[in-house]
Amino acid sequence: MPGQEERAIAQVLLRWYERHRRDLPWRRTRQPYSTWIAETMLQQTQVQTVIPYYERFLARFPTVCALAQAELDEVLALWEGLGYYARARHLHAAAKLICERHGGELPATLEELLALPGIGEYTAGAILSIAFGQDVPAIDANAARVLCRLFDLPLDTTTAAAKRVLRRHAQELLPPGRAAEFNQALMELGSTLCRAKAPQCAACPLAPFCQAYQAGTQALRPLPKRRTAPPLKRLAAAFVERDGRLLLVRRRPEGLLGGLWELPSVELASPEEPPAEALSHLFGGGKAGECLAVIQHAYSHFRIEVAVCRYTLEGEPTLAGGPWDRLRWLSPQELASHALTGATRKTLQALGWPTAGRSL
DNA sequence: AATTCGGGGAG
DNA sequence: CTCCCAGAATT
Repeated sequence: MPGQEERAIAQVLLRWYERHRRDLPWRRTRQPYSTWIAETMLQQTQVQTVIPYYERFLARFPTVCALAQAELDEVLALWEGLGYYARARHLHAAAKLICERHGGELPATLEELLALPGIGEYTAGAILSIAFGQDVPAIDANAARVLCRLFDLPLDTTTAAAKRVLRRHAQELLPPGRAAEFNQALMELGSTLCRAKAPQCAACPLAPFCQAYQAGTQALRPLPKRRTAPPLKRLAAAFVERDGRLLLVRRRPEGLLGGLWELPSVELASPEEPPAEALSHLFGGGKAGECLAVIQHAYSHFRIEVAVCRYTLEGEPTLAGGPWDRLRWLSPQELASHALTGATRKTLQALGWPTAGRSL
């Protein structure tokens, strides 16, 4: 049951929707069949594209059983140009099932709808709320974006975890008995004002409630969808202590992390190469001790996993061709005044080396 | 969890 | 050119 704040948000949103809702063909009826067709056509497809297809389709197939009795070729012909042709095949197959098993009427439960080909979480929610008046959320990409901004949620809305969070928030906001209008209002707001780029917050009725707008983060919500997993680099780093000081090297000013200080490290030739062996190549001498920690760190385009090993050296080390231009032995106090890489800062913290620098 | 499936429109 | 759009099925 919504609290006071939630009720206020829903009320403002519904009032805005009454005044600004676009007059779309599928909004002139709430019959389950036409709702189903419209929602299916609208999957990943913009409103203006769908309108003529929707009208032709409903004129030719006015009922579930009319669709069920048609040849697939004719259904596909009416779909030509809309894309995602599996939608048409699924629609046709589901119509046959509905005509045979449900007497030509769409089922009114989530479980039965999800069992039909081409109907997933969103479409089932849309049919249940719009055609059957049930208090169920229907969250498409537009509604998800609105919710992310309203509650300032740093989520990638395509993940399963994000979908759970968003459904909980939507259910919380949903005014009982008015899910049809509420769900469409959320989507309408997302497609007109709360757009992905350049949201028009000045004109938005929810701006007074919008946590992202208050924080100025609306352009950062939702988070961009993650592409293929960034590659993982495995590194070995040397933890070389001498007289209470730690050996640090400075990365050359040009290039990645230029000018920052870090533990001497080297990329493993293969995941199987022992870190100690890689480090001996780095220094050309000395002796590796135990592994003190394994640190994970992520950059924008790759991740690293660093095996940090104790290491002992005779005399002064040399920088054998690494990407560095300086070398220093630093006390904990001196460390605090040097700019360290994130992975190095993380390593020192994990090992309990006292530094006054920022922790990550 | 990541890919695939189409095509159109905006910037 | 890239990103985005009333997602679902498959691997």
